[in-house]
Amino acid sequence: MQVMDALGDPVRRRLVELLADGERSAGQLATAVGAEFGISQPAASRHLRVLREAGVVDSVPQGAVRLYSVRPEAVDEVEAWARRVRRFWDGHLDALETEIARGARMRRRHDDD
Amino acid sequence: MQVMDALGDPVRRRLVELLADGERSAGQLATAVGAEFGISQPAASRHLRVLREAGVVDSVPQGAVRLYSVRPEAVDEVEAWARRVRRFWDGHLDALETEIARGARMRRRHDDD
DNA sequence: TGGTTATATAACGCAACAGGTATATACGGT
DNA sequence: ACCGTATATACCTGTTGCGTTATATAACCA
Repeated sequence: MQVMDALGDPVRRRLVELLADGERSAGQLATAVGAEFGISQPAASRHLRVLREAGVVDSVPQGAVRLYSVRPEAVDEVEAWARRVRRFWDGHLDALETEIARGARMRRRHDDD
Repeated sequence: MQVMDALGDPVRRRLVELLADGERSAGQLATAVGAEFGISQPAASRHLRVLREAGVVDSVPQGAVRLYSVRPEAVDEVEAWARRVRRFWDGHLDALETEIARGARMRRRHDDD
């Protein structure tokens, strides 16, 4: 999953979080993460490129500015992955499970869900 | 979020996926990802260490074997992050939003959820 | 206790990555 | 056309990270 690969970086995650509030220009984003992480405009620009190439964000030239936005499908992918891993706890524990596994899980589980 | 940092790697994500089916020994995991990614036992072991230190997995010595399992909280964190980014589309688009932003979003959105 | 299996660590090389400065490119205004 | 702003790219460098082989540590078994 290209998406999660790209999101394995604090700066890039922050960029996506900023975009969660709506579209922002590359400049606004660069300023924001620049301030928070102390990185330069080119550095921010390259993070945006990574996100773009991973399909996490979209960008549209708007005059002299370039507007970035999050691609909903990307967020869905992340959520779907988490859910896929999570399915385990949501009941349906068929075959494969060993007694030991079950026992340990019982020992561990008394919260969540 | 330490968790997503650790998950920014295909091998580690695969390990977590394998653990989604229940607990597995370090050996089983090493064999599996070893076969799939062509990496050695020590390599797998180090990936497990990263996951452990990031709080993504737990490990318990079970005799000569060490059993690994996914920590539900870690998966929750991922899901929560995705949801947090996602909140944007689920209605509530107050201020900040420009007409342009709204337009672009409309253009883009016709699927999801 | 000696051997075997399971897992982790050590030491090291190499490739990928992120960051910086300098610069190119594109657009808008005047 | 020219200048200033916005954004991206080039190029170089330092660091990080992953992989490998060799080895240590620990448990189980005969």
